[in-house]
Amino acid sequence: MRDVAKLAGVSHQTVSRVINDHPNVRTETRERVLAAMRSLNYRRNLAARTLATRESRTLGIIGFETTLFGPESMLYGIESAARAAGYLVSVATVRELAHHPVLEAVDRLAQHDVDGIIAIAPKPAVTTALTHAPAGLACVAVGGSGSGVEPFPTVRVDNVTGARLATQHLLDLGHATVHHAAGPPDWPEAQARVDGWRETLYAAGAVVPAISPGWWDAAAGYEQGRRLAADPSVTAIFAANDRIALGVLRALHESGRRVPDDVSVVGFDDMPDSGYFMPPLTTVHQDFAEMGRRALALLLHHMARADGADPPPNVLVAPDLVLRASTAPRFD
Amino acid sequence: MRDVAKLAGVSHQTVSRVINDHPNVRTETRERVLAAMRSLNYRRNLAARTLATRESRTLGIIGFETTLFGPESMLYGIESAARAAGYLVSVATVRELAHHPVLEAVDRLAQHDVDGIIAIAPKPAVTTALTHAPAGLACVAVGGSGSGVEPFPTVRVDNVTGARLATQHLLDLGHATVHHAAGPPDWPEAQARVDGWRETLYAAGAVVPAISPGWWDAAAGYEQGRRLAADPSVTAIFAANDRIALGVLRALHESGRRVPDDVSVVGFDDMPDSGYFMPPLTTVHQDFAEMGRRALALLLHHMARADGADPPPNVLVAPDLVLRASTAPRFD
DNA sequence: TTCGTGAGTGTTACCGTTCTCAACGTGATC
DNA sequence: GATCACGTTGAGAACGGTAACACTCACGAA
Repeated sequence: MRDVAKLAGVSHQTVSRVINDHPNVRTETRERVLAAMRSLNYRRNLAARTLATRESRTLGIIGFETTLFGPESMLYGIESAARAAGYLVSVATVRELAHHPVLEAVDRLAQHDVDGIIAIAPKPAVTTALTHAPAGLACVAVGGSGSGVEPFPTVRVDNVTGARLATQHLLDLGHATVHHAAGPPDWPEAQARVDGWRETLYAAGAVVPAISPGWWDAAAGYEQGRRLAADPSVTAIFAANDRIALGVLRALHESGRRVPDDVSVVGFDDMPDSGYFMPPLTTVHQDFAEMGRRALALLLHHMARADGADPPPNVLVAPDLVLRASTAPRFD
Repeated sequence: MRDVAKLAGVSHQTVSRVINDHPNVRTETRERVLAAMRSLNYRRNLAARTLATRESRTLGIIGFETTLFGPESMLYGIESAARAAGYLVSVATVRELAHHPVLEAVDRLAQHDVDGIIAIAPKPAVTTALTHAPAGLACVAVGGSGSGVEPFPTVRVDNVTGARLATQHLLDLGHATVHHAAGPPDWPEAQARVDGWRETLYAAGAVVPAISPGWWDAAAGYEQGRRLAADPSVTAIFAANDRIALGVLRALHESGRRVPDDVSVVGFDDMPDSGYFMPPLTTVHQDFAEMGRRALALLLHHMARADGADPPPNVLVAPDLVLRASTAPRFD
């Protein structure tokens, strides 16, 4: 910077003003400085800037160290939006969604002076850990099923509505009731899907079948599917996500139950290839990239008014049903 | 830091020595400093450290802004290894695998003083762009099918061997020849799989069927599958990846060709749920997380000996065949 | 004429580290 | 007993920016 100043015949401060688009610089001077910067191929040193301003133009993301579809796709939504806003994105992953590992991740990001944090927070442990983040560090939680009283903004998909959509769709097709291949019971999102499903059945006066705990992958779905396939009265299944649905589909196939002729199946997520399952899966679509963008917008807004006393907004993203070929009417 | 020094009754320099594990500090002094640090809850300011040392303890990753399975999983391998080595990971994604966007990403990372870059480089444009990175910035490319003369280390899976494994497996089962549902022709990895496939057929004296250009997803696989299903002589198909295989599977099913009874199918990647396709997919497994770790190790090594005149290592990871239920013997 | 005002610019201090080098024991060596 | 090496410590100057403030000048109002 000193060299640029010398070459342009101005003080380093004027150079600083130019790079920061300060208004009070004569056009002619600005041009001279810009020319000097170009000819010296000058790039501002962000570390020095960070040191002086305590602002790094870097955002932190806390993710879960497992290849779950949702979180992955959100990363890209966040990153591209962050780039547009002039921020770089750093990621810290946690091996386990527990208090301590998350705190550690926050600490690591804080040491690197991130200006704000977006946490993929599917379990409450993450959210509570986040409340212990250093004061003044803006946080946004995305995912999970918040209590509504978080001290920071959240973005979530409306899982209850999504589950309701799926269940009602099956009911409308004439199924007496709908069985559920659930996710892990200690994940609020899985629980919210159970709730939406149960409520809908209850409202329709349908029997509410028992559920058993699962996980998010096809292996778990397969187990659930075997259990359900063993029961000849099962004609409709709502799976907690598409991967589970894949396992269910296979279990049904193995026991000779045709989909959708004998049993209808609905998933959740609308993963890229679920339209090519056998049969193509009817599912509840959620736009993860969009959620990432929303989270980022919220974070930037939160950072801008750090002392904002207004209650933190809780964005609820509406999912919608994608009709494909895994569901069919039932006439009994 | 000044406060810590004052509390411990030493100079700031001694505090610095303590945090950097400098040997020449009396044990008693060190203890006193550590105690002071603890009681003041001191954290070193990394921005200041970066400014002084030109070392940020941050690594950059250049990724492709699309949810392809491979790159995703690598990120986690890289991140957790980086964390263990005391580095934070920043990501810069590119919307398009072309020269200019990649250079822009490099620039963005360089501005933030990353100590090194790992680029997910499935296409040569990324690699060549990388050669224009600022001198002294260590780079590692992972993926693609390098020319072998890159000025920096690379990590790649041995696609040719993988394809050979798949093709030979089908040949060994008694199939007269093997058809290929190819990926995008301008991706070296897809091309290498074509090469391995073709070589194997050639070596076995089998007919080499024509291929048509595709993409990496199930939709493209479905198209390929329809084309292949129309030809009654097709009894074995090697798909360039698992998602393509999924589409192929469905196309075959739709045209009444049973898998594996009528047609055998092999995939590539071993995605998490491919064991639950219908039927469970025999595929070529590659360990993306491990590749990420290897890439990181290479990068750290490369950074340590920045002036290393020794030729950059090109790590080739061996894939292996996972046998499941989508292939069967053929007796003609 | 005098003064205030605001645009344009420069001066100096400061952000929190590490680096360089000098200084101060202390014990071993001659 | 002087010298020397070495372990231990401290003082001051970087590192490359930004913030705060002072200064100059031109212009319009009193």
